[in-house]
Amino acid sequence: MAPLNQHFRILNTDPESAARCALLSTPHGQVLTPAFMPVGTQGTVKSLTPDTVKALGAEMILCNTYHLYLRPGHQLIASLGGLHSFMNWGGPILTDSGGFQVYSLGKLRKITPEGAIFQSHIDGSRHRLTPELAIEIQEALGSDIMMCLDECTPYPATFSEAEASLSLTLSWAERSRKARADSSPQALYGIVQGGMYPDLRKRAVEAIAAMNFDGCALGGVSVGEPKALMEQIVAETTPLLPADRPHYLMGVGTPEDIVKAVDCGIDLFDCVMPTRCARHGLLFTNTEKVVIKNARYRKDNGPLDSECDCYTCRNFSRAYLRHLYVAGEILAMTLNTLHNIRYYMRLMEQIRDAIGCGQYAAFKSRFLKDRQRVET
RNA sequence: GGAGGGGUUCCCGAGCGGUCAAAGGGAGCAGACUGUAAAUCUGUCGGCUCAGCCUACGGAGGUUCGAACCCUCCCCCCUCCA
Repeated sequence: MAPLNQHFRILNTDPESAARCALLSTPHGQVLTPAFMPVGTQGTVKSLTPDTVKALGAEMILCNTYHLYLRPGHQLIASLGGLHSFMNWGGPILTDSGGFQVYSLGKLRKITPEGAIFQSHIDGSRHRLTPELAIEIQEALGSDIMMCLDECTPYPATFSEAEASLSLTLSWAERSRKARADSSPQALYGIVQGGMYPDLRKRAVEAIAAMNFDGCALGGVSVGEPKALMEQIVAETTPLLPADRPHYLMGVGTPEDIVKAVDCGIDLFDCVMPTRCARHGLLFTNTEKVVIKNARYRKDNGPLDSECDCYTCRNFSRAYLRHLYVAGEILAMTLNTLHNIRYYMRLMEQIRDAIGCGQYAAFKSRFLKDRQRVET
């Protein structure tokens, strides 16, 4: 394991909650947390250049082991100098292990104790993804943070299903730990599963903590369960996590989800929401839910979000953005994604500022109240 | 001038005696999206006082219990021949 004090250093903690600011150090630079990682599954944050992603304030992005393994292949990427060089992203990269694909590609996959057997969604060919192979791929890619292969427990799951799934994830975690090269500069995070059962979550945290990973992730959340249940699981599980390691809530979430989870001590987030929703025409602002294709914006000459400092908001009207979207123009995706990512980045900046000055509770309640107004 | 083919709900386009407010696209309108099989998917899509009624398949008549579908005339459009 990389020495902990070098990977994660807490800068300050909020007096009234578990929220904290920290500095995450990786071979490709540092990341201030709480941080949101834009998702770049296939080695690209869809529709944006890496320059733009960086300029928007993103310090670390997420890429996907399974997808890059299938296409173009990790060995090819390694032979071309690694993922950073291949995609021209100089900052830190976290690679998801493919565990989520074990879940999302459910119909194309079979799970055995050894690993997951996938049928490629691209050409139907069969592949066996084991914890060891997931590490090998991530080492070939050269990501800064690797994730253990896990089984993302579906919802709903009975206790015994969740328990069986958890023990598989834990055994895979142990194998991942052993598979990783001793001298590796790449961090490795374990993943806490356990479904919606607090007892299993507790057991998972204890086991993962005992394996001494560089960071602890909470997985298997926002898989279709009621929102209140997710919040409950996060609230009950986070206090059990080792305080001196980064806490990563995988696949979450909406701005509200993030603000609430930071309160529980989560440091890292990733989610397709800002990028996917942007491509589908849903744009985030603090004052209004903007579905840019709606007819009401046809003649709206105002900026998308007057509070936002992004290129889209500074230069284009809602009427133009609607036109681009409705016309199916490729620029719509770029401008929309650019804004949504900037919205998330500004949110994280505000979160870190609020923690920095010990005002997180006030920030949180004000933010949630504002968002409630937006939704209604 | 002659010979064919055709006019269907916003558009394209099926239907060719009843089960037709009329397939299927498109456009329009709205919704969903949480470790990306997603520039995707879903709903809606004549009107109303909405388990019913009204208005609709170029126009006018006719046949029939019943017509978008059959017959007659008229009006347009397209192709070929002169």
